Amino acid sequence: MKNLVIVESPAKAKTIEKFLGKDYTVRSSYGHIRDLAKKEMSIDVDNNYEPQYQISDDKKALVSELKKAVKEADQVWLASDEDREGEAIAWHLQETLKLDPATTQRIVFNEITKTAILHAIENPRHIDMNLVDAQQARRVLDRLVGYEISPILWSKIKPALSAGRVQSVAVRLIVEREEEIKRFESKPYFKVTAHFHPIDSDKILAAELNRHFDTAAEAEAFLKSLAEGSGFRIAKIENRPARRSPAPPFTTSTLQQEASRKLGFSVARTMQVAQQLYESGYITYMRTDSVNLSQLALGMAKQEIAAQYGAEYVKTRHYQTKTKGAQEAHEAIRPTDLTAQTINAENAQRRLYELIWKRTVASQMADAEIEKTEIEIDWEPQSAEKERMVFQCSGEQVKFDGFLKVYMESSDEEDDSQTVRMLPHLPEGTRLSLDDCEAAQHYTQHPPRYTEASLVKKLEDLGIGRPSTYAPTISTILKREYIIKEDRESEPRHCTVFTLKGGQVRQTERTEHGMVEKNKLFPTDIGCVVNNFLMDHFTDILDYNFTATVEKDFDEIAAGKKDWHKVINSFYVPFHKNIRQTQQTSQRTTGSRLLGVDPASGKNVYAKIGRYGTLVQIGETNSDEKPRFASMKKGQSIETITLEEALGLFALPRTLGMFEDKEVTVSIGKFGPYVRHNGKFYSLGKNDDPYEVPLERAIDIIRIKREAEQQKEELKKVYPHEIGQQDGDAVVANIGKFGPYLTYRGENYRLGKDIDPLKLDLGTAMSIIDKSAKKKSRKK
DNA sequence: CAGTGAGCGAGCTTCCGCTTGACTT
Repeated sequence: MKNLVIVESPAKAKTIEKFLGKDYTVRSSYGHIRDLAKKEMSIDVDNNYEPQYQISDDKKALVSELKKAVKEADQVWLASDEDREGEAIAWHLQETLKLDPATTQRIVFNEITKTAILHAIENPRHIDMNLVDAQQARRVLDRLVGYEISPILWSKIKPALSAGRVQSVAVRLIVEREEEIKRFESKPYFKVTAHFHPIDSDKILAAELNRHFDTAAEAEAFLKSLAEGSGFRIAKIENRPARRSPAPPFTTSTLQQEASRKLGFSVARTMQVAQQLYESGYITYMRTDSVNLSQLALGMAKQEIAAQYGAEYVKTRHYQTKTKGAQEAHEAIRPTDLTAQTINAENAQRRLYELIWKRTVASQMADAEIEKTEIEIDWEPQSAEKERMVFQCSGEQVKFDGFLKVYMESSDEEDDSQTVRMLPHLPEGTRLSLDDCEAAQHYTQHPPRYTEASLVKKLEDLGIGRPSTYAPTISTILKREYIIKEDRESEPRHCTVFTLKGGQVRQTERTEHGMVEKNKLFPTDIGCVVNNFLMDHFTDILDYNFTATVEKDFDEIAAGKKDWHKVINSFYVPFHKNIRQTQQTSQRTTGSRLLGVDPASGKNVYAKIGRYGTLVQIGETNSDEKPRFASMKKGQSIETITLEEALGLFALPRTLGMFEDKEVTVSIGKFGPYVRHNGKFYSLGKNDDPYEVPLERAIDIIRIKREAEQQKEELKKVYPHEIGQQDGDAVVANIGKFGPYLTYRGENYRLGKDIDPLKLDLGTAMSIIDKSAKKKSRKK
């Protein structure tokens, strides 16, 4: 062995090893190998912000392996990604593995092809310390912000909370959207639609009036005037050619958005499935901010499109990224082999793959050519309005489908009632008759709440976060309970509808179903209180432009124009002063709200945040008499809980009655709601409400648990069950947490659910053991 | 293993960005 190449990802290592041949060994660093110690700040603030790095726990074994590999190599090549983090990874490797900077080669390639890699080997360089320093500044800043603000939240609001440059802005977006929705005043309006047909044919034109009415009176008056209208005709036809272009190839963020819209995947699921596709070699790297395709991919796409759809469908396109702060260390996400339109894999993988295939191929296809048609219909007599009223219908005809043959990007807009349709060919001046007309009441809609994917898009637009952190950021703010993801349905609304048919105007009433919002992000009480606190005291860090501003500094450090210590110092001095001041002067914040007076005791009732979550309280905190407390239920919030609901929470523990001459009580404990009987505890089911559950159900729960325990006792009598001896060792069947299994020579083998281990003979048992033993060794 | 919330004070919690482990019975 002569050469050791170190890359970041093991899947990449495998591919590259094939290109480089026998003289090269390729190993992976699995990302960063060193970081600031987790436990403490690990930045020497008084000593020029010197970072104290240590090898991450899960990398210790790897580092010793790499050290061994270095010893055996004549030449080491550091081939981590070509961006800030990649450069830092290379530097940490150089430091940790004690490589000589003078002889160690740094190489980069942003596509994994033989030519690109050989080209990289021929053009090595040394580590760019400016770029490394930019990363150190980024790392140190994030640590300072996160580790100095979080403890303030622990003392002023609640333990174990967190704040950070990225997560706190994500929470702010969701809180502010909710406030916007709360402020939004939904207004009713009347939309007028009608059906016409030409006098001498049975073609139908569906049209909409070019204005809305604010009141029922106006709508009704309009329909009455229309009943007397005559001379309906096509006043104007406008045909306009239009083109539509395909969307660029997928980045992490756009893949997450489309998989959410088209496949209903959460952001985390998309990344998990994409990782599987990547490891199986089906797609290129899935954490990328680049829309660039390699020459190889462009060639493949051209060939594939020409072969499948014809040469007129080919259009080679080079896309430019518009994303703020993009580092473009990788290609866009694309299939490694574009001739494979689908793959033989499990459902989720296949569907995500097909989506990636379509998007990639479409991105290299011709524009769609469309003819748009607008028709205006007028009539006599028109009232003396300032604005001329007309009915409009619009249609589209695809002249050349181009990329639409393969793929169309979805949008987040939920209201696409304006479905585009083809219009019949009719000349201008065609006389029409009015079949019917409807003026229906609608309500203006509040702005939509964020989904995981639309939040990612917003963060990306602001230049906040990176492809590798979008999914983890969402799970962090969910875990902290700053936000929740759920479905909510808005209240159904009452709508008045006027219809005109056969010269008669009729009024009917309809109920418009509530809009269902699926998998939307809502702020919690904690999220709102923390956000308000941070907005009050750390305005600059919560600023939507904070990241963009510091990124400019990092760029200047990378360009060698600024010293990273100075950049951090000018941030830290005022920041830390603010930290000290906030710690000393700001009040403890509980988001407390007075709900009213408890009629039983005459004391005040409050809703607020406590050390363990939201609670309601009867009585004053600072009085001689200790107040009474009760936790809120899931779904209740400080803002919306009523006095009655709050008082209802004090109903626990409830005594339900007697069973076997002992009291049965219900309450909520550390591990959730439970029934207590004769000194024993029985957990309530998922659908049982401790405030409502009747005695009969509680007794059922007790009986079910007793039966289960008895069954367990029975099993204990039979198991472990020796099936027989094989070559002098026992084959034993047992039942564990995950079902029945066999033990033989210290190894466990899972059994199928439908197998009764008691009826298993030794021969069948051994064949099961042999089969899964083979699988195990293959895995190793 | 079946609360807590006040107050005392011990010790705990926390960031963002790179990457994939796992043993599963």
